[in-house]
Amino acid sequence: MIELNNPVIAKLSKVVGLSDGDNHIFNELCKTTILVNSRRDIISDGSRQNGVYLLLDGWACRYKTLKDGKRQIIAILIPGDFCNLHVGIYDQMDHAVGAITATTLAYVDRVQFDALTQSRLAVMRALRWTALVDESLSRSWLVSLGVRNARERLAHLVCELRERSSNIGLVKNNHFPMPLTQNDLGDSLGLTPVHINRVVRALAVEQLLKIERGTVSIINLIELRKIAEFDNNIFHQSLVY
Amino acid sequence: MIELNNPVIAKLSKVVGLSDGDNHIFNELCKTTILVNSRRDIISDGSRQNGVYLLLDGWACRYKTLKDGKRQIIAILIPGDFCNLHVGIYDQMDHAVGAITATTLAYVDRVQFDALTQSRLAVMRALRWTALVDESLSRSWLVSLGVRNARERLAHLVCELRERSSNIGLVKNNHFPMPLTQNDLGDSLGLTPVHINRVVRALAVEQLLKIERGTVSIINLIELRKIAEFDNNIFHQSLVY
DNA sequence: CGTACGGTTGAATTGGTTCAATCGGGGTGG
DNA sequence: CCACCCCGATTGAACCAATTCAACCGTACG
Repeated sequence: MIELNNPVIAKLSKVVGLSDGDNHIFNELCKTTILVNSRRDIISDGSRQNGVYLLLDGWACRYKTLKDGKRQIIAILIPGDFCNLHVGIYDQMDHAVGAITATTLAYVDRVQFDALTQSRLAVMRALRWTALVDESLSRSWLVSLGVRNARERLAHLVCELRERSSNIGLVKNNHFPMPLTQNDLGDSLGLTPVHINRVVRALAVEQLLKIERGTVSIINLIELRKIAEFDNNIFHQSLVY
Repeated sequence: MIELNNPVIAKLSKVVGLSDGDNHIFNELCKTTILVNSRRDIISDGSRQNGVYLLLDGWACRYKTLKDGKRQIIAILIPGDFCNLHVGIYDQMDHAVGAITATTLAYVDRVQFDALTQSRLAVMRALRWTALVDESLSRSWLVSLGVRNARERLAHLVCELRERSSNIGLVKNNHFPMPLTQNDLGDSLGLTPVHINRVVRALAVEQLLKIERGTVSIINLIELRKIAEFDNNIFHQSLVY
């Protein structure tokens, strides 16, 4: 059971006002935890799910694989992200969720999940908000894959991951952990690992960022955001209510 | 005011059980209609919205434009699709919605929308379902842009549009209206209109499909689905409840 | 009857892939 | 403690799918 430093609370309270009572709900959700080894599926494609998984520690990704083995990563999941919030409307997965590093997850049965979350309006809204932000990120990935070149795509992804890591307190002095391999980056950005390598090197030479031993060092954020045409509005950190 | 052949009802009742009372709600939503000319924005990027738009007639698209003018279409909207279901959680658009043809839209103020839809559980679930299917489609677009070649992308898009058109009763003898220009197709699939042209021609020569004067004729659906690795599960037509 | 827009085609170019080889470091077994 | 191994990163060279540039066609429409 995790009570302190719950990453969901960190992430959500940044934008949505949460009372102690709301926080209590999120801590209740994290009572049962599960460990998954790195490079294993947390939820496999096509499976039917009866509960909600919430990532508490480690990195994961949503992905789909084609018959010929080509894999497209659809989203990167970091602590505080839900793996399958749609449970309850439909249950069959249209994609897989895989652990990138070893991960710790909270698991809550669907019925219990609904009972807990529906008891508080702020919690329901917070969940709806995260789901909508995920959609927004998905749209920005589409733009990257559709109209940005390799350099711009990588810059955009790094800006996104930096911002999200920052929201859960994982950015220190412009460094943050980023356990994706160049192969993972390729599968995320629709590029080959070979080309990812060349772009990473080029960005390092240009003194924009460095990636080494699983950590990213941002050297020139301003310029990176310019290259990526990065717009913070995709995170929707100003709300209506 | 539109009462008969409401496309939202056609689309939703295909999967979600809707009573007469539920249908009544959807018809209420369509009381106020708005016309938008072709190639005009229905909702512009960055704008703040206070009501929900529902496409009743014509085609539209979600899109984002980069500073250099490159446009990425994020989703195609056909009758029965909502333009901005997220209103109420956040209001500022992170993308635009543009009319492709002349369109008829229903407009409902946010407060009224919530009042109407929240009165019936089936309606709320149906709305949540469409939102989740939209997300699923967005994921399948991401896969297309990431790992499919031009031929596969086009085949996939055509299969998707055929299925969705079919759900609102617009497919007749393997023909359906499809008012996207080759430029629109390019902006949807992350390809140039020139290359779209070549691929369209090639698929016609191979007796797979024909596109002429705004209608698609599917000649060999089986083969098209094979090329695209098209999986009907992305529509989530089997539900939990 | 001109004009504008969408579709069509050819030729040259290019961003990214493919294939192949090498490097380097962390973990493991003897 | 060291040799080995494996995985991920790195680099070069040849290749190709899609782009770019440019011209031309057909037709709908004011």
